[in-house]
Amino acid sequence: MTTTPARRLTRKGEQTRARIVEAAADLMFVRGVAGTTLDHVRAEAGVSSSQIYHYFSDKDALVRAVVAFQNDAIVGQHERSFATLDSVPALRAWRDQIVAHQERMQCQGGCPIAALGSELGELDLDAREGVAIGFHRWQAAIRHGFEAMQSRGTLPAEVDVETLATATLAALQGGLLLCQMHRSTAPLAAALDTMLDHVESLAQ
Amino acid sequence: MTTTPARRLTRKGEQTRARIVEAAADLMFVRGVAGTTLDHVRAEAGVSSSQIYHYFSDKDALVRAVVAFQNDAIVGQHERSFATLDSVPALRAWRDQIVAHQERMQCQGGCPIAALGSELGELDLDAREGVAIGFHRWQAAIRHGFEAMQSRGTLPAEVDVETLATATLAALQGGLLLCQMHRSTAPLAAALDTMLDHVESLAQ
DNA sequence: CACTTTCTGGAGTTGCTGATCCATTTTTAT
DNA sequence: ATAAAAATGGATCAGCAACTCCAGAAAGTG
Repeated sequence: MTTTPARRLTRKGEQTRARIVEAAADLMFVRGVAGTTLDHVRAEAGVSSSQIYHYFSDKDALVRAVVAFQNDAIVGQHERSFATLDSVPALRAWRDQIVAHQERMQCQGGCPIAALGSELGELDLDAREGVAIGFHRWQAAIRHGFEAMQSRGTLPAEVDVETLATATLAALQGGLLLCQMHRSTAPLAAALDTMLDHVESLAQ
Repeated sequence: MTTTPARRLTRKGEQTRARIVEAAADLMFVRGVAGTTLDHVRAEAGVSSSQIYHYFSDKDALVRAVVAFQNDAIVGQHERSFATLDSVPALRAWRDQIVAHQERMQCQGGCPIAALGSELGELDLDAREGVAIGFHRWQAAIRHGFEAMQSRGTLPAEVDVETLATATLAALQGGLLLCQMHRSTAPLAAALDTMLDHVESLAQ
């Protein structure tokens, strides 16, 4: 993932740049990357066309910024959640929160990071690596939760928390995809419940 | 999912139509739907531009045909696999087959159906419904395998095979996504292994 | 206050892509 | 055989979207 060339930004410039990234993130979540034109972004962010090119060399650079933005937004949130997640009931509450959120969203859009990764996976190397970084952070956050359970003695020390965390993230992502396609939270709930049942069975 | 208007096709016409759909499916798997132009399809299928519009009213109609094609190709294959899958070792073999296939593909592309669904989910209602149909067939195929295990007494009758099959498909899809993003089969193996461990723990 | 750098507005331009049209050939049906 | 329907070739069009350019305003810097 190539970083944006260091560029001196004034406070106003930072705000404008942030406004562009947020607008692009929102639009790309709903309409996809290819379905979002820079003119849409221009209108949504309330900027002029040249401003976008002042802050980003091209559309790909903007997409990279959007990936980083969503990583911080989504994964950051889960990192905060898992900082205190160290018991099975807490995991069940985490599951409820996710299902409730999808319910509110009417099962639309799925996971913003997965959507970006899936659309750009084979087209934009930088974007794919950015998404991989996000997923890695996400998996680590979940793993920390399981490690906390091991520290408290809730989970046996011999459990492979690395594998378990990866499987949990996979269940979440697969569940979100089925949720989006079927416009129902049932498959998401099934995926997470089954995974947490498994964790609970290990926790005896 | 709206069906293609019944149209009288000669044998030659059917072949040409099939050639177009296959070429489009291949290209869209690699470059995505938006990244695949009808001119790419034209060249790959070795047809003239008017032929595409002779068989499909527009690009969306072609995409719908591609979704149906991938449903038959991918899900059809898994349906055949699960027709004889009625034990935990058989499930492990199924897992090995999937992991080996991704290894051969160098973890590129992920699941073709999921890729279509993810890109078109919020943009093309018909495409989303087509993908949902494919996932439903897929889940049913897996469920039939679990039901066969129940018939043989391998799996207790009180196990909710509906939920278990959905969770298994979710684990597969989530695993494939992580596999594609990380360019490694490890997360796919972790997701499937954990799910099959769970099935085995129920199978005692 | 000078002077540089950053930021902004908006009118182009260029290339591509989905879609159309029509003439011609091939196949089917009576 | 002959008319009708289907299939094909290829030129062309129209719109759109990424990107460019330049002039001028605002903001920092010494």
